[in-house]
Amino acid sequence: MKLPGKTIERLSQYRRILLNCQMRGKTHIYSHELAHLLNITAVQVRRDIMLMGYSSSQKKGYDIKDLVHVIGIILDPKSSQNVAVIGVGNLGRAITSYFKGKRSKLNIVATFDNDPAKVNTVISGVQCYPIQQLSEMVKSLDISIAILTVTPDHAAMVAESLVMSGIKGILNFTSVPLNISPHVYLEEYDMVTSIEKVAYFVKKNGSGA
Amino acid sequence: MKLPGKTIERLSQYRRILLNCQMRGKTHIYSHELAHLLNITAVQVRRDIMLMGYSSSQKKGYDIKDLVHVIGIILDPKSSQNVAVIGVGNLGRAITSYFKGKRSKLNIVATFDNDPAKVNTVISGVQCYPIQQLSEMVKSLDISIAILTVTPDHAAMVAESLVMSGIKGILNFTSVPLNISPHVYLEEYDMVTSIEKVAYFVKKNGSGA
DNA sequence: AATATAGTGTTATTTCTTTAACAATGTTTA
DNA sequence: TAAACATTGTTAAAGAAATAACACTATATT
Repeated sequence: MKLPGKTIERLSQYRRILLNCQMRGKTHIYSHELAHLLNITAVQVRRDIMLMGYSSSQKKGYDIKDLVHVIGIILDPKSSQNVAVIGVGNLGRAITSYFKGKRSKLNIVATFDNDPAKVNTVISGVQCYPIQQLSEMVKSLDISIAILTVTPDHAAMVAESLVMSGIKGILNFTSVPLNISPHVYLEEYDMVTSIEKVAYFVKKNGSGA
Repeated sequence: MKLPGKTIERLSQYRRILLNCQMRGKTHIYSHELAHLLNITAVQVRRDIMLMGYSSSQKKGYDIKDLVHVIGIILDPKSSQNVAVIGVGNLGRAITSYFKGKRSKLNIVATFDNDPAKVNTVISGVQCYPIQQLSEMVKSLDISIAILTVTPDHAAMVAESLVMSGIKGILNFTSVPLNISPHVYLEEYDMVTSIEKVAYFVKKNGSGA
């Protein structure tokens, strides 16, 4: 089964919303309710659910427990996957502390930094290793995903080292576009770009200026 | 002129790359060079440049100085726009310190938090105000863009308060999808979703499992 | 029980984005 | 100078994503 990237993104968000509803005692949800919570259309919700191959069998909305389960089958790896955060600046810390414990099948098992003052510290229960041990630890801890939050000048080098070590996917938060083997899945996100995009569209509507 | 959102995102990235090249003494650049640096195709670069309405007049590549200038005309507001970061956690600090001074026309002029210990501290030269003064300061400092990095439980309330205060755009980093007036431009980004997406596509290629 | 209602599942259409194709043009080389 | 080449600008086609249209069905209503 091969789902579109955009659908995958939404599945992740559906699940968060659904877990939240579940915690508040809700057991069923209509497509339009879920849509409203995410600012999207009910059709899109139903279509995504269809693409997963799930059917509700009820006219009283989707069973939340079922949906969460099915999304899990799609999104979650069969066995746990280990994740590392490279670069323990503010962003690295934010991600580590925010993500830690959120997903049972995705574990942040290590952070890395080149600052001796940070090495061997523990953030949200995750230990920081010296960047020199990156390759070694990726292999020994069986880390398959890396989140890159180092400074721009180190980005390319660290990425290369990650690829060499056999990493499977990289989420790159540095401002440096990476040029790596197509066998490694790469997702890039740039905050400055997002801010500039907002500024652009604000300007367009712009009562201002 | 109305450019596609994806083109806007790339313009922001072109500019960063171009400034970088410029700093290293380069004066001209071919479409395929720029493309390579961003892992995209040369056609896309040329098409984006065409959409901006710019022509190179030369066969020795684009004049970098010109390109940077033209991108600035598209992306930058005519007069400076003021930006606020709401929520001074690790993420808020990361964004503030990272962005401060990067763009002359986009200034982070204030941060806000509800923790008294953080109020009145200064991060990268930006002062932190109590969240209670949000509305007041948005107006008095003429803040048009807000970057939301508060905890999930405060997100909706703060967003509403921002909209009330006349904010023009919000970049939402909380995990809570916002449901606000369509007159306010809203851009959302969720790190957990990105990580799950990487995990999904890693799994697909997966030699592992 | 027949009818109306409200929700789902699916196909078709439209819209947006990327990629391909190619004409036009300046540059280099023989 | 003429031929080959490389690069740009633009139009056309393909692909991906969102939206609309609508058939179907369980539930509620009279």
